[in-house]
Amino acid sequence: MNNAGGRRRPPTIHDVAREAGVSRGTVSRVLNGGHYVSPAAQEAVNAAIRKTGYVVNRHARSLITGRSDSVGFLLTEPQERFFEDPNFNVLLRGCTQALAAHDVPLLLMLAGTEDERRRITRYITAGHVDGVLLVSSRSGDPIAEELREAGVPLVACGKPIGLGSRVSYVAADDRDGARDMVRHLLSLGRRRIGVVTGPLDTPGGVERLAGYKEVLTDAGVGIDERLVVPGDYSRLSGETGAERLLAQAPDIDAVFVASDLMAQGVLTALERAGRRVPQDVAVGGFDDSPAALATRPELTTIRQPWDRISAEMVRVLLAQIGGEDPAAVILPTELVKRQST
Amino acid sequence: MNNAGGRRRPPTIHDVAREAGVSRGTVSRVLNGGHYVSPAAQEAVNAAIRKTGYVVNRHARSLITGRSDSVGFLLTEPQERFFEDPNFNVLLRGCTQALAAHDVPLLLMLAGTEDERRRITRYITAGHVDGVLLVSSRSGDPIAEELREAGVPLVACGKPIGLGSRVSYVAADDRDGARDMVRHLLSLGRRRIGVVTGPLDTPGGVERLAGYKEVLTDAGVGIDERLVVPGDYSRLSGETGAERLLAQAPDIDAVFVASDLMAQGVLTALERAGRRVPQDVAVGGFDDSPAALATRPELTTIRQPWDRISAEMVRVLLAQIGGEDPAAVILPTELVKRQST
DNA sequence: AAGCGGTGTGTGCACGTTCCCAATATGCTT
DNA sequence: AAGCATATTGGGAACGTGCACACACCGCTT
Repeated sequence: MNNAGGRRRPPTIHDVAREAGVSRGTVSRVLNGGHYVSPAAQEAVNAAIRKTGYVVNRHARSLITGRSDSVGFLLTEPQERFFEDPNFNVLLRGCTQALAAHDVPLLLMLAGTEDERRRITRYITAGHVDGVLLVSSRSGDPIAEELREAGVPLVACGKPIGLGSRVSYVAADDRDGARDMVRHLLSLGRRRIGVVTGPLDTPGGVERLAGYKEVLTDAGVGIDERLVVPGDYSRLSGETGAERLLAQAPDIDAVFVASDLMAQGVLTALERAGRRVPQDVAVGGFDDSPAALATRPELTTIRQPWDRISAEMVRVLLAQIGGEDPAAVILPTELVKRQST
Repeated sequence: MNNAGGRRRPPTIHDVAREAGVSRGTVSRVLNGGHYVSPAAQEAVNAAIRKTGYVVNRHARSLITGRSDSVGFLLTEPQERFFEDPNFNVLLRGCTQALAAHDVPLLLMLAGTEDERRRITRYITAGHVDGVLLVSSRSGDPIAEELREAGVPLVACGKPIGLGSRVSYVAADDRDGARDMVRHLLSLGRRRIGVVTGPLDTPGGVERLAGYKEVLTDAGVGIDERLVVPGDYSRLSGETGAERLLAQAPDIDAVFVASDLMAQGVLTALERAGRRVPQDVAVGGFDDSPAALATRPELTTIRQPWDRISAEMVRVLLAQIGGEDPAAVILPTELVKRQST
């Protein structure tokens, strides 16, 4: 078996057929579901496959079927933010594993420069992948629109802004998660609840803010615009956001922060200002990233079901490749209570 | 051009040939280097390619050439650690981009379960990728050995333990980085320098410890085994490691920690014990991960050139696929001085 | 004038697979 | 007994490309 250095020619379907004493067609039928094959032939073919160590040549198969049996995982800008985001890693890992279970390889595609965008678009529209898992924060991402128009099966992570309705997506219920958190803060007796929002050109940022406003309005507390401060999910923007909040409304007794990373920054700023957490100011995050456990006090936050999100993305994409219609899936979040509230 | 919903049959090399008024062979020659093609024909073909929007069918090409023009990025266990490690993300991103510049897609392969290992090994040895970028911490990884025996071009990240010499690798100069850090601590007047090691079944862990011992021995300070405590690169192991260190040698005035993540834990433990950093105890990390900037005080650390590592891994792998011999590349590290020393 | 090396071009074949169709065998109905 | 639907099998064709080969042309030497 050992063949140090050189690679030998792998066995083909022809070798298997000869070994099993049947024709290529029969072997092919066994490989693809086993319909219209007698049990005896089936058994002989399987034995021959085991004996020869045959593995199907995907290139030859793709050439005739027109499918590639592979899927692209497309990350548009900004890559830095995503790669530093632990949730992104969970998502990438989950998608890879879910696809592996279906024997579908995942191609990682990073569209940073304009040159890369063009190359990737060409690659995809040329049919070298059957579908695309899309992670993008930009509203109305041009590459997504292009793929959609080309008829490439597409599943986005999070609700895409400004893309036609014919694109699938899987998202956590951001609005409901925000509602849960703000309700939780209200239940602790807090009434001056600030918010550091996410980027408002992303659906997540918009929805989380909407949930915040909804609950406060419904509870009769009302919205004080001095309590609303913009952020961009980065740690630093949390820090400056909290500083602004303290300046505009020194009497805050709670902050709902739209991401754990920003919440880290908020905690830093509060500590510097001499506010105790949670006694003086309660802090609620969003994401349940590992960062939430690294802070002191540990962060109360909203857990997004990233493992389920990745699994659903793969499921929806494979279904769409199989000819089904685009679908939208919204998954529930969960309040994780720790020490910061 | 718009073809809402359905995907049309892409143009083939035949279409281009007809459009340009030449034969398939001429188009193929233009595509692969353009040797033995007249300038006139070259121009006509390029125009036809632009007009038709032709993209080569990689499946058909692979079928005849035997190459796949794609590369696997293989991560063996433990996946959790790697995916949480920011350096891994930089590595993955760097490799993807470097490969993209060569128009080579990257397939992400995660070998977690035994089932996945088998599937991936089959996939690779069947020739569905031309080579593999390997990230593995395990000594004598069975999957790596199997690939090496099958003659698959292989480039490891970090020096692999117990693999034959016929495997390429790219690594930072761990030993020299450790030497730099310990010399730096000595230059600050510290003499009771503890160390929290990395896992000693990894070359990085071994080398960093070796650098530590080397400098202390050469400086005439000598090795006190109570100052050497094992860790596994995780934040928690840094915390417990520092506690053990404080118990075994309460008079330490510095700690060299073999990873930034562990250094985070060390800082936590020191703070709890009431030791000031850097006044009472100087702390040096390793990696220069984003974590190094998140600590208070910010961490002095050793920067590994991850961007160059990924670029070199890709370069060496492509060279090896092109027929060159395996190579080992060692890249220099850099001391980054911040507040913790 | 014939031969020669280099350049440029077209054509048949092969790569390994799936799909389609024909051919045969089997069982059941009329 | 003939007819028909169903199960099972084999073989030709096609997918789109690169490669080897044959051929034509040119300018130069012998």
